[in-house]
Amino acid sequence: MRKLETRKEEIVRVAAQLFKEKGYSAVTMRDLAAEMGIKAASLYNHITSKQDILQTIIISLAEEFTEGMNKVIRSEKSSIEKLKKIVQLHVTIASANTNGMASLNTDWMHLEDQLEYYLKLRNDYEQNFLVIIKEGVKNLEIKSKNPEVIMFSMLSTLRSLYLWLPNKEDVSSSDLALHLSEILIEGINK
Amino acid sequence: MRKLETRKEEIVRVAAQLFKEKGYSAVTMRDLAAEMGIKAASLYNHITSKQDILQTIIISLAEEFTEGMNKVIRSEKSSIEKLKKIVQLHVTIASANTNGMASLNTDWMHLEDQLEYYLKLRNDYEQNFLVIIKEGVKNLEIKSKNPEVIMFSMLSTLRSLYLWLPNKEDVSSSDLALHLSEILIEGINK
DNA sequence: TACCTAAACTAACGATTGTTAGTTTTTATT
DNA sequence: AATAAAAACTAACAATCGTTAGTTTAGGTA
Repeated sequence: MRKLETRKEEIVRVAAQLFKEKGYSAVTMRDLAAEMGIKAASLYNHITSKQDILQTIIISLAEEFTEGMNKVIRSEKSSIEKLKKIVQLHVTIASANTNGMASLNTDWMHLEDQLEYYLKLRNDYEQNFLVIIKEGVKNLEIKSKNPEVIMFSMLSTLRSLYLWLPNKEDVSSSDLALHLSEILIEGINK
Repeated sequence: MRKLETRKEEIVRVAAQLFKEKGYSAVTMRDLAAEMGIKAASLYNHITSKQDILQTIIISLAEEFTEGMNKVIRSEKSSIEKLKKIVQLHVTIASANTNGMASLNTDWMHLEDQLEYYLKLRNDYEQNFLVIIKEGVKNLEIKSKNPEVIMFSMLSTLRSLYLWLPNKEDVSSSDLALHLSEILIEGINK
């Protein structure tokens, strides 16, 4: 009999939901405790600080993206295929954790000890993304537009998925990833 | 001799910058006062509350977008041309107010009295956007993908502009708008 | 039954929050 | 120089913040 979710994991999960609704700074430990049905002081039997919760949410997600990107980079595929894999990566992670994605995107600046580490992961991710696009331009797979504008556009859409997925529970993840890839890569005009 | 900027406008401008860096909830009136070189209590000679500042930032921007969208809707242009006008609208507003755009995008939920009004403006904006895309599909101008996915993708990119523009001061607004339109409408693959 | 531990509780702490009241200083106008 | 208005100041308020200390309760194990 494995325990499905530890008490700490439960706290982190509920906290991520509240952080999504109001942001890290606006959520108090008393808010979180009330949502858990306990008193604020009781939270500290499971977590060491409010900051600890934020770190747990953000760093695990950031590392998940880093790991996914590394697999894509190592794969022997065309640049366009790599971009499709990245779309799939974002859809998969965002689908499984819409609440945590909100913290990753909007509350990262409230990280304390781990801020520098997070920024390095994010920067490396963007650099890898950019390299894939530049390779695609060199290979004549991708139009020779400004690669940074292309990355910005794609990444903006992918990073916003968490806002939109909760409204689209009827669409399957793989369908959405395919559809999104088409729009991002082939455009919308006939 | 016209006064270029009232003291209240100056406070709102500085507040928008701080809100962008740390978010509305994490910025204290003492932070803001220090940045202005005065004491917190002195702020209240010019503004009525912290909430007042947030409202001033967000509502004026939301109304600017609404006004721009209404002009686009009333214009007699093809659907693709209307979409290009919307791209231009976002680039123009975001360029002129990158800090305020952060509040509009991430701190709107901290609006109190004006929350409902903001949500109506935003919802109307998205509905108008959607209508333009659906008309384009009917006119055979736009590929018959899911219009909501198209809107989500375009709007995500446009709403993220404020994060990216400060790094690209060398690119002219009109060039960027053209470039972005091409990528969003024609895609990236050869 | 006796015991241990996990997890809750009450009470409180020092710090910080947005804001108000009342006062003084600065600035501009006559 | 006198005056009025604008804008700063000091001091403090009640409320709320994250967190700690010490205690009680509930559940499982010896």
